[in-house]
Amino acid sequence: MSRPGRRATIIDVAARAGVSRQTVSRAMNDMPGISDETRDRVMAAAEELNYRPSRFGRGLVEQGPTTLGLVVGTLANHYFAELGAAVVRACAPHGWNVVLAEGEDSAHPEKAAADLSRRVDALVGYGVATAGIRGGGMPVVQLDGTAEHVPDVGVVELPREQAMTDLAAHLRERGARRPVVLDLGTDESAGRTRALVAALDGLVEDGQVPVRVVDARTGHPEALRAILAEGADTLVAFNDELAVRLLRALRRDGVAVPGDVRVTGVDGLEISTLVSPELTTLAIDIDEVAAVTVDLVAGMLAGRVPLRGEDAHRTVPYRLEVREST
Amino acid sequence: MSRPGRRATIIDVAARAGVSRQTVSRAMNDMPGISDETRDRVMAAAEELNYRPSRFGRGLVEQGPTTLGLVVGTLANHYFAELGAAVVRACAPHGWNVVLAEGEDSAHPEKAAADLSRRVDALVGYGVATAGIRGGGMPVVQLDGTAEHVPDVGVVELPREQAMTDLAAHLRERGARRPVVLDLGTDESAGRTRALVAALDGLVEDGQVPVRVVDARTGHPEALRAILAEGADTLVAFNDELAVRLLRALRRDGVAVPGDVRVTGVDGLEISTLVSPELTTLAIDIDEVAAVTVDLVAGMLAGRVPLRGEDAHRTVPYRLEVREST
DNA sequence: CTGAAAGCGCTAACAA
DNA sequence: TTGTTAGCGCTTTCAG
Repeated sequence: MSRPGRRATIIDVAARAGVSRQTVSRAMNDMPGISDETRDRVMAAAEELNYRPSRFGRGLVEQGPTTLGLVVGTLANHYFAELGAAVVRACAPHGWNVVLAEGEDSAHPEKAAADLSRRVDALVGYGVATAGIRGGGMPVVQLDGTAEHVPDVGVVELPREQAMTDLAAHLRERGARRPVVLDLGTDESAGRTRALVAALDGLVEDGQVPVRVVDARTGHPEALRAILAEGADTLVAFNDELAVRLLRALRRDGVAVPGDVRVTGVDGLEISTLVSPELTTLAIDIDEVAAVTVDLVAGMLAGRVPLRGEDAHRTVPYRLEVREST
Repeated sequence: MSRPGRRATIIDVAARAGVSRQTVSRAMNDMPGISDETRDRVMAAAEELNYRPSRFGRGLVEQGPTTLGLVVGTLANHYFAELGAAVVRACAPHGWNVVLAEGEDSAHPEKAAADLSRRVDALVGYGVATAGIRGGGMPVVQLDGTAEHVPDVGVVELPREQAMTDLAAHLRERGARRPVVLDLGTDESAGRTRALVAALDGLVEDGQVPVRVVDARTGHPEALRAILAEGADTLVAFNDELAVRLLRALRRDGVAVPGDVRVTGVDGLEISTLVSPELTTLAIDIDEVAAVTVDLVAGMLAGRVPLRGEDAHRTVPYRLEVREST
């Protein structure tokens, strides 16, 4: 190609094929008004140069669709994967594209989000701080954000307080007296774990609800046995992923649920209804979260909704879903 | 804004703030060499006009990262959702962005894929025909494609023959004699179902392996009871999603697995290890599928690999994963 | 600190 | 059937 190391452009192809840029465009886009012979020559030249049209040049003149960027902590977490799917679905009626990115694997999650913010028309983050992003007029929405984010970005808050209170009442009614909160030991899990401990505080006679850290992927069978040996009668897992793994570990050890010990999760993933026993959990309608978020973004893009402040604040609450595991 | 109905551009903002376009650029991008006063004035003008920089104009001059488009049938299927997550992960080391799209919900799946193909640097399709796309030099890869696609696009083939043969042998050894294949009744499921029937043919004494259509989301308890009443001793589900729902329905009816009936799935989703009994399935390493696919695309983009033909053909086989449900 | 000029790669509209 | 012209919106480079 004309400039080695650089990607071939329409000009390189035109030169090689001995035609004008416009003729190359006609050939590449299968447009009428070009002879077969010329087309073949152009296509051959394009192939030789490994030419691909730039989507930017094309988008500039064609006015491509709105693109929404979604940054989540890690797609290894099914909750984020389901959210991604829900957001894609919610964007489809608008004709928007969705760029999905993980914050966690990159060295600087905030950097990943900031980078992406320059390539999209709007940015949604969950489990990644978006508040610091200088969007330059671009809609930025923090999912699972709190009041403190409101001055900087749009916020969709997912309050769990009421559901946690309901959970505590439910567990009390079921006779639970020695709950243990199982944490993943990550930075993000800290806040939710604190909230769970606070909500369950009324259940225990003396002292505080203990917190134990277990492995996210295995549920850490040994740690689990130690916890049960200490007399725990209820395992309150940080999320459903962990809870279903705990259920598996308990099953393998022959521990009855909810007979010997109760188990609860958080998130309301579909999987919580497919395991045995079906899991009691704090659930949220992820399609509603996605719909509310996309609607908020749409309002911002249209200029109907401000980019920050109380008017850019939405709420979708968790609710208690009682099933077999308690 | 200057041209009503049209999105504001940097020129509109510059005019409104009484500065040059470059000064607007400096303000929007937080660059040095601009007075606070001017910056504020520009930002105010931008906000009033609901101005957002065009990602195309920006990308044109900045040479944005490679963007890969992934079109799947429907993200409601966990298999596709996990694939999406795996592809995002596999693209991260390259610094590529991923645009995720569903083909199924749009009226014309092929149209959705063709549209997306104009907005990305490479396209990967699964459960959606990509063969007809005139990529114009753009890498197009058909996932779960077959030899017939090879002349048109890159292909990652996911052969199930050997695994199905192994499954038949395994079931025979376990004493299965009356298998039933459970289909979803969709167009896409037909091929796999035929293959399952053929592979299991040797198990039955006389006649053919029967096929029954059941509901994807519920497993259709009534249909299931009828099937068992007919004497089926093995339920070969079209995929894991269906299989775990069958397990739930059987559990609720008090049918023992594998005691009363055996159950198998296809896909090897994580959920197949979390249910009880754990599911025997034809599994594939979805991270490997993603890695092979992304590597193929990378080769095409670099010009090392042709866009079609046998050299653009990869294979990742399914394998039999025997667990508790058989 | 601010502005003018150039050019990124492409396609639509018009001219030949 | 082919070529020419004129932008699309933005940032970079260079002048002031």
